[in-house]
Amino acid sequence: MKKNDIPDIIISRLPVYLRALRHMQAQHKQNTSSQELGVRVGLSAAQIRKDLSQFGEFGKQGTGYNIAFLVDKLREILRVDQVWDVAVIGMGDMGHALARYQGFNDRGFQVAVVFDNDPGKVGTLVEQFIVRDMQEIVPAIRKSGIKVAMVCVPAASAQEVTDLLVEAGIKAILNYAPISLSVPKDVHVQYLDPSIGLQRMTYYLD
Amino acid sequence: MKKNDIPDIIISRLPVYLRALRHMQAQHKQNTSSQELGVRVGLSAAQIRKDLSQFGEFGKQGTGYNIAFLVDKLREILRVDQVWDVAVIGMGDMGHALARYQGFNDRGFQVAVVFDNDPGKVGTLVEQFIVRDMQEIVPAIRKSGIKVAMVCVPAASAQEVTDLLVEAGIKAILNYAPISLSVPKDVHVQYLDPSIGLQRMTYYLD
DNA sequence: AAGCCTTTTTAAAGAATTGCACAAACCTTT
DNA sequence: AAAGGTTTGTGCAATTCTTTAAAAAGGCTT
Repeated sequence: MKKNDIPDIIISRLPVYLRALRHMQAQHKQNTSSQELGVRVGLSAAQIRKDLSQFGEFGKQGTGYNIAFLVDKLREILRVDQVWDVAVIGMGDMGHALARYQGFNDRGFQVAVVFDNDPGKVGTLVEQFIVRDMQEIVPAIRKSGIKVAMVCVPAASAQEVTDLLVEAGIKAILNYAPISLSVPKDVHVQYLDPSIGLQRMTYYLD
Repeated sequence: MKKNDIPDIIISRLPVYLRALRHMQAQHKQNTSSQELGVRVGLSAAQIRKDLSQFGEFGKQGTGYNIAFLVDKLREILRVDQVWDVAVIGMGDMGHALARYQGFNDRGFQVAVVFDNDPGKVGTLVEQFIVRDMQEIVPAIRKSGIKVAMVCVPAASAQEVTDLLVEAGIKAILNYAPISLSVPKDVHVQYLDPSIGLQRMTYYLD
């Protein structure tokens, strides 16, 4: 039900609100307003109020929002009040960087297992993770119950790897490979191709 | 003029079309249709036709689109028919990965200069780049005329670095730091925080 | 060259999203 | 306890975005 009621575009903004609120929290702020939050994230106050009001009445007239309370609510809505195990596929520079990344701490994720198909890498240690053979992906992920993966393999093998991940029961993929992936409709993909990001800006440069 | 005529959301899809078309090109395909392209990128044929028709009549009825021609047009529209020099700020794992990344080749970008503030890194070689001192950012970038930068520093220093980049004349920032940046309105920012990407998907997982 | 199939282009309709503006509610001050 | 200053939540209007549908155009077959 809720999955259809709330527009995707609203869901996509909530993590940004959450990030800004945690930032305020780190500065020991207690309360904020849609106005202030809007300035921080670059959106209108009205939009933020409307977005939040989809999920309940979290604010108080005259006062605004209690940051700690709103953080809890957003974490709950986004289901990051738990820690999701994540598989990293591909131990090139990018996979390596993600395996070592500390930024998932406190944001609902932790790398649990990493894979590569290079015999020279399989069995070696990256951070605290033993690199596992890509051959084992399907049984290993299936057994672990992991639902979230990050794809950091070359474009040429990304679809192939994705097919294995889908077979293994993965439902959310963060894709660093520069290619559009084809997945069943119950599998979600977010794209982080840096060239796409850059190409979205050059149009506007004089 | 054109900057206001065409909605941002259309511009943001063009790089995805371009990527898919180049993929087809690599497979030696000559022609395609909005239908076929739609399947590849996961959008409706009508939307793709409408998006493309904003810029001219690129297709031929009954036949579809000539891939090489459309690629040229899109590269021209997006202004990636040239190579943009890019500055990378922060030589941690992510900055390192980007400095070595081969995926910018043929997509309109090349890393031209890299910076870090760690005295232990300044002067060392990362790939073919000598790491320059962050102290020199403003004069070095200003002198080079570089307009595009990638920010790979910790969240705590990202705004500070961004302010320097703006002062140096940077107009497009690809931000890997997990924080919303505040910039003048003639400066464009694209965000690539992996946690945000993941948090946009967990909502939908049962 | 007529007929049929395909596919683009585009205008109009429909859907989704955003912005506006105000009542209601809360706090603070006097 | 009243008045004044804030700020939320929300119905409605405005805008933006997407889909539909049909006309036009090209290619292929017979």
